[in-house]
Amino acid sequence: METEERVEMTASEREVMRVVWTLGNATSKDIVDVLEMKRDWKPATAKTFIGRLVKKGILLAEPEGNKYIYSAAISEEDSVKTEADRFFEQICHKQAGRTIADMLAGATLSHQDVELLQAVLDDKKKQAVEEVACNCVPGQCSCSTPR
Amino acid sequence: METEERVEMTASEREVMRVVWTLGNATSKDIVDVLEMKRDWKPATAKTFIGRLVKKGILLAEPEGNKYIYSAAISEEDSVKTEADRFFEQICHKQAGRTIADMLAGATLSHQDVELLQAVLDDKKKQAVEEVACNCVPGQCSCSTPR
DNA sequence: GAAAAACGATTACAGTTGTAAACTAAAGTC
DNA sequence: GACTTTAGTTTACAACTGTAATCGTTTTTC
Repeated sequence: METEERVEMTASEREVMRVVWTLGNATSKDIVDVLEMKRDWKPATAKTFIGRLVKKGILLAEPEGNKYIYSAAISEEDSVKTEADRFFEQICHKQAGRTIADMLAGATLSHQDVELLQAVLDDKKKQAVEEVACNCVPGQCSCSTPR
Repeated sequence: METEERVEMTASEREVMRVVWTLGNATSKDIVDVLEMKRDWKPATAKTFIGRLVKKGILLAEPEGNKYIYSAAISEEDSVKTEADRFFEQICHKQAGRTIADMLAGATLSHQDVELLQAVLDDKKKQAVEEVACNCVPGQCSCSTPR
């Protein structure tokens, strides 16, 4: 397997990617228009982020006449998963369950979502452990500091 | 209610806070030691982050002799929740369920976690909607672009 | 075909972040 | 009490970010 290193993206860059993910193929105008609307960005601002994303290899630029047609080099799903991983790396594994429960409690879900979640949870039930192992260094988590 | 504006914290600053959250009260030495170990930071580096956190009001510094005893101005739970909110703001509400399911699938859970999650999910079942409303601007989400 | 519009590339520039050395003052050590 | 260690403060400095103006070319549009 290749060492696919994690693609880092800032929140602003993600705004650009969301347009591209949505449209599949986008021109700079598509991107500029959406973000001028949503974020009140000047065209030059959106262009800066487009340029940075292309340089990072996250956004692909296919020449089309004298313009470019932009498309995403990574899927939104993968990107969101990477972001979620980054999030969970910042907390103790022991807290993951409780944290996901909080997220769940705060989300609006459809019947379909609930079904999917129930299925995943049923599966987890089978694999549940007695106690989740703490992955923190001493001093960064109370697990290892028994009261 | 007061306009409690969201406290921003970088990943490095969070490393410092984790030590403080764990110990409750910490000296700079406690913090320096843990992070020299975990992140190989020079003492000066940890001190920089301590200083920035105090300036931001996230870390409280109580004078104790000629030193300070540091403590957290916000709880880890609240901080994690804020971080989770920030995360979900970056994706369409419609994707929240599926995303949480992915997180769930990737987590290691204890029987207790599973129980808690089941309880929350049961509650969600009662409130599940037919279809979650999309919260995106046109062009940033396929929901509004009916095939 | 001249003027205007559009697009990408270059440059700008302040604020944030990561990483740390240097400096200062107090505290502990022989 | 002189010397060393420790804690906090100041300064440094490059990379990354957000926000954009400007410049150089094409492409449209009268």
